[in-house]
Amino acid sequence: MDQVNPQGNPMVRKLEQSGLLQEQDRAHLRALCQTPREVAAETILVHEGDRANGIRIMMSGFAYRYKIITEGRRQIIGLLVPGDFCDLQAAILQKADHFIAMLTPGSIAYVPQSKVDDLTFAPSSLARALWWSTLLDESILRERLASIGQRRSDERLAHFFCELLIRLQIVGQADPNGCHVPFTQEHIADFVGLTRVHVSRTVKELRLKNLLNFKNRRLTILDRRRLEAFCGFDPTYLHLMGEEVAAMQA
Amino acid sequence: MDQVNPQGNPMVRKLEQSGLLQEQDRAHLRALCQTPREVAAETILVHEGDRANGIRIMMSGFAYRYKIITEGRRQIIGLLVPGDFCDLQAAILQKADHFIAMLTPGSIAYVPQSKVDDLTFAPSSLARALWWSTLLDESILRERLASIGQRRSDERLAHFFCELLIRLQIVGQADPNGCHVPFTQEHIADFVGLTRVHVSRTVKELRLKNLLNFKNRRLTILDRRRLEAFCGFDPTYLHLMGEEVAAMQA
DNA sequence: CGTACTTTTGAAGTGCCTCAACGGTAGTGG
DNA sequence: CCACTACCGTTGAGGCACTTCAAAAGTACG
Repeated sequence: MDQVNPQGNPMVRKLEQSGLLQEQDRAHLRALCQTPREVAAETILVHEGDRANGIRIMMSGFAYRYKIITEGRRQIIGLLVPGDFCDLQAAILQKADHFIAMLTPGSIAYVPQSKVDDLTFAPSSLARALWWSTLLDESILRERLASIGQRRSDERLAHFFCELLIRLQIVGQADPNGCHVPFTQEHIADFVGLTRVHVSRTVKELRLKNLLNFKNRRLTILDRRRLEAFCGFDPTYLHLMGEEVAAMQA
Repeated sequence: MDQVNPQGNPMVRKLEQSGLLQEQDRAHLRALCQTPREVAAETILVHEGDRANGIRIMMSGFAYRYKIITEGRRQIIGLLVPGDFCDLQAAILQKADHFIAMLTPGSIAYVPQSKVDDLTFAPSSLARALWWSTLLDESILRERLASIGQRRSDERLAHFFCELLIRLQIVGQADPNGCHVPFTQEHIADFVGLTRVHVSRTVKELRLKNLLNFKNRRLTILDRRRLEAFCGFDPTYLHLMGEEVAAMQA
């Protein structure tokens, strides 16, 4: 694996993007994440229906949220990357409404429920950054909803790869034109609302169109502009700061 | 139309569900919503790309969020009912990432940007209720994502009607077994990711199965339990309080 | 009472799914 | 190093759910 935290605390790194963090917030965050616990791939971090019980923070590795609709039908709701909260929702809504499972091995920091109020309801720039982070997650959800509802399978998959690459770049887990993809094609299928088989066919189709290459869990994008144009990818919904956007284009 | 605000300030009514409001919060909210502005149906309240500019609150009528994917492809992201914030996201993320349009005529209260910080970052039970409200919206989005990604058209539509009925009941715009639906079938199609034509056919199919009746914008549900079982509707994701749930079942 | 919009219906096409089998790749133990 | 196993990805054939296009019927509104 690459370095786990190429640039220090991943949560600081993530919230830095809000442009709201102050020095005391960084210290506060670092203090919260001091003793992460190692977890294996496929570990279920949160069960649907769990009552609120502190907050978990992704320190390294990847995880994903999902819902089970009926036996055999599962929708992956979102990807969790280092620096993400797992269950801020559950802490405030009292009850988890979906599952969270590790995708890769990783490490998780734990903030007890008693400290949650300090984080979220103190009149601090940190609370503001957490609002920002929550609303960003919601924005990503909206874009994904539109994608599943309206895009064809090829555009949908292309859009998925575009978002994945940017999000992994932000956390330093990708290089300029590609990344290691922590998903199997079956995960991807559950993510974009297609079948495993059709994902395989569609990836092939995108490769034949020279839009991207995806082999052995390695994604390579040849011409990013063309891929983004193909699927109508507009990163506005990721609410990146100017510098980040510039870095992406480079 | 029915009474616009059957039980006073709709925002108070909505946030009451969080179980977190205190008397000073109710007064605070009422003060914020004092002079709503009347708006016509189809008015666009927020444009994608708009810079943050205060917050709008639905006082009466209905609105909807949507994204345009390409010319002619639109996804409706969510329904706004009285008491909902329109653009809390935009106020904190700085920029609107989707459109909001009125579905019916209604009235909108406006909170200037200068007062937003008081609302969201004061260490108050109100700020806590707003967090709750935001996370609830996110929970609804997740459920909808799963629905569009995994359910067949008949289940998806049935689920849509189940959610619609409950949400309208909460704001006092429905009776126990039915409601006036503010959408055209074309809106519904854009909401659930199907075509207008297929929505029409699917509604017919649900009627033939005696699951519901939907004619002239009037939804009637004959056997709620059977409809909910049919589509796997589980209201957990709406995070209703005990009393609300009980009222629904009655 | 005519006009515009919404809903319904039919017929034909297609995108994605299902089922089933084969091929690749990685890990394990002999 | 090869054989074995398990999982993942690929390919083919056939079916069905949903779409598209087009036109008629129903409904709302001045």
